[in-house]
Amino acid sequence: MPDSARQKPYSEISARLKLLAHPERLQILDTVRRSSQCVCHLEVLLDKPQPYVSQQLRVLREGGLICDEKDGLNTYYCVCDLGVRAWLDTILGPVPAERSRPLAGCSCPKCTAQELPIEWVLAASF
Amino acid sequence: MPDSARQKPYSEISARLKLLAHPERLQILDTVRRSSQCVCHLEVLLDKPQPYVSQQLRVLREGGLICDEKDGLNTYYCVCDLGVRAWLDTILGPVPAERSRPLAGCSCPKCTAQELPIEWVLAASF
DNA sequence: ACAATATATGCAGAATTCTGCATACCTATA
DNA sequence: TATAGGTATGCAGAATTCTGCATATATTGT
Repeated sequence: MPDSARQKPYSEISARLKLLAHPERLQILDTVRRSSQCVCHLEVLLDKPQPYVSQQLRVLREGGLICDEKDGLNTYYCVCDLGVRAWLDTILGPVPAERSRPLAGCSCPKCTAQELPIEWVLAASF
Repeated sequence: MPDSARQKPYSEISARLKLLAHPERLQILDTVRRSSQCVCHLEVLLDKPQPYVSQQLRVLREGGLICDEKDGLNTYYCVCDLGVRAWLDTILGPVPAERSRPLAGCSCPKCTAQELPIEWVLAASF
C-alpha cells in the first residue's frame, strides 16, 4: 500500500483540525488565502492587539498551515500548501473572485501604495 | 444575496470544527459514515467504556453531525447530512468501497447475524 | 549609535474541554 | 413485576487551551 493512500492517524488529523477550530484563526486563514497579508493588516481586521495576532499566526505557522515572507519591516503571511487550500475551500467555500482592497487603518506598503504593486494584483487573482 | 451564498460567521464554523477536532469523535464519524453502527460496536472499536462512547455520541448528535435510530434495545448512529459527508470526504478522504464486517466482541444483531440483513448490505454500499 | 516602526516571544491567570465514574433510564423477555 | 441487556445522563477533578500583557528582537532611517 503506497504511503499516500494510507490514512493518517485520527490524532494527527484532529490536531490539525484543532488549529482551524478557532474563530480568529479561521478569519486569518480566510484572509491570507485570498492574498498574502501583513500582521498590521490582520491586526486592524480582527480588531485585536498585535501580540494576540502574532501569537495566533505563530500557532498556524508552526502547524504548517501558513508560510511567512519578510519584506523589510513587514512580514507577509499566506496559505502555501495546496492541501490546506482544499480544506479551506470545503470549510469556508471557494475563494471569491473579487480583488482584495487596501484597508483603512493599515499602514503597510500594500495598503498605502498609490499604485497597486504588480505582485499584489497577481496574488489577488490567484 | 441569497442566504445560501452568504458565509456563516467564523464562530459558527469553528464551533462545528471543534466537534471534529477530537480523535475519538473523528473515529466514530469515520465508522458511522460507512454504515450505521450501534453503541456497543463503537465501544469495542474504540476500546473505551460505554458511558464515554455515549457521551461523545451525544456531543456529535447535539451538534447535528450524526442521527440516531433506535431498534429495540440498540441505537444505531449514522451520518445523515450531506454537507457533513462532504466535510468528512475532504478531511478523511472518500469512503472506501469495501463492505464493513461483523466485529468480534460486539453483541448487536448486525455483528452476530449469520445472514447479513439486507438493509445493512445496502447501507454498506452507500 | 539612536530612535522609530513592525513583529515576536514568554508567561500567568482565566476559561474551557476532557474523561472517568456512579447511576438513571428504557425496552424486551420470563 | 422482576430481571437483564443496552444506552443515556450528571457531575467533578484533571488537563488543556485561551488571551491579555510586559517585554524582547529585528530592521530601517537619521
